[in-house]
Amino acid sequence: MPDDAKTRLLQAAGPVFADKGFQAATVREICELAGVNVASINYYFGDKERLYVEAVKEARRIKADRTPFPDWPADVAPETRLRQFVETLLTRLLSADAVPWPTRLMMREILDPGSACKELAQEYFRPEFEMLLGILDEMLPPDTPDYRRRQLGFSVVGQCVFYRLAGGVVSALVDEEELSERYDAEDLANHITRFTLAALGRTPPLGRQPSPPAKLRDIVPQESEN
Amino acid sequence: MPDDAKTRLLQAAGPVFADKGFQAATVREICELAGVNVASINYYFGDKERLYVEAVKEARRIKADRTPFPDWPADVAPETRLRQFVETLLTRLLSADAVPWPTRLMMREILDPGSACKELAQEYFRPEFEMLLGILDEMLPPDTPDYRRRQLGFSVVGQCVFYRLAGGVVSALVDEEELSERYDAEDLANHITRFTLAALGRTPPLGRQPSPPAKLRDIVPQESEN
DNA sequence: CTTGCTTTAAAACGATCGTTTAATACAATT
DNA sequence: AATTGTATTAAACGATCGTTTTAAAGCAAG
Repeated sequence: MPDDAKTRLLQAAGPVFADKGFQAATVREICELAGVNVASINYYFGDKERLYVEAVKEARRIKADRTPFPDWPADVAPETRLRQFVETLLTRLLSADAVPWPTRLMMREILDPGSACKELAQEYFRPEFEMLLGILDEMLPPDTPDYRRRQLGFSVVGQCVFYRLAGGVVSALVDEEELSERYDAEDLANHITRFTLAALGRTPPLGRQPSPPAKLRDIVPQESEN
Repeated sequence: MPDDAKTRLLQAAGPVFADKGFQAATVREICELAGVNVASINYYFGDKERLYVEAVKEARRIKADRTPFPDWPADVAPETRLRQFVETLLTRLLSADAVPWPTRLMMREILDPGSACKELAQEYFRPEFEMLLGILDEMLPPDTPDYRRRQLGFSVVGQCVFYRLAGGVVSALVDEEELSERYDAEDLANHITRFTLAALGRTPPLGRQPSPPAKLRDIVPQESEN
């Protein structure tokens, strides 16, 4: 027999908590899904909340194992690394339909920080956020203040997590065929990377260059090449 | 002058639902806060869920009244309008500590679409999203496909809502003084607007200029790469 | 004052929650 | 074989949930 009752319980708890949240999830549903008695939760974990904490920790572990960030060789261009970082993050976030529950559970914990899981979420996100800042650093002027680097990192992350956190709104604002055609991880990674690189000046800007009726700007053509 | 029991109930329900969510909020707490009997909810609204729907609707109404988007005169530059749009959105989102509950309640509904409130949220957000797209349109090339305009709009909105949806993570990743100093609505609006305008080419790019252009990589074969 | 209707009040209902209890089955140790 | 400790079970416990019941209080109109 591969799994004992305790691990079966832990495996069953993750999806249920991810689906319904801590309050709405019931111990009876989890136990039934795990095929164990209702008393087992209290026997193995003490109470429902401790099981929840363990489930969040396991979600973190699973997500870190699956879709790990590549450790690039030192000579990879920052543009490429940014692109891969964004796509990895988006793949994690948008895989909710296929392999959902660890991501969903962690998202719940982010939005509604409960118990002692807030610091846990921090310790999980900080190293990856620092990795992103390291990538951006190579493209920023050396005198960029730290708070501005972080705000820039949040701009990148914010564009990504938006599609998960507010996915309901997105799918309500775009029709279904465009949604299935243009909003997978790869396309969104293309867009976000291009948007970010354009803001950093590593790529031609996305807007129209000439602003003919602009009277507030000088007409002197100081922009000349691209 | 003294509100009747029904409106007192509605006013009390909003903050409680916003704080605890639908499941965790109890009718007894709401009734005690409103100073009415527990049976009043069922008398006036039928059941708890119908009261919740009404609370969400009222939150939407309050939020639309407060902090409305300005209707600009026709000759205002799109840069200015974008800046004001972003700051208005951020002010709504980040006022959670001061005037919190309608925003918080709607955020809950976005993240965890319950009942028939999804379409309601859509009808609330669509016109304002279209307003944003109208602003961006003036700065985009005329041949920009529609799906790309929307993705760009989501990039702007995503940067903004991130600070509310993932505010717990943000406050865990930056120390307290930087948080209170650099993360108010005005500073964030500055950053996001600058970031977006730079991506569109309306503003000098944020990155370091002197560096081998990315295009060279495609032309000249670089040294060993995987 | 009575009538008819709306509103408020207290109490209890049935359901379900998380948790505990007490008894049993099993395996290893003495 | 007896004992010890762990694992598992069915059942019940107490608390709390949303909801319903029942009845009384308020109140305008006849």
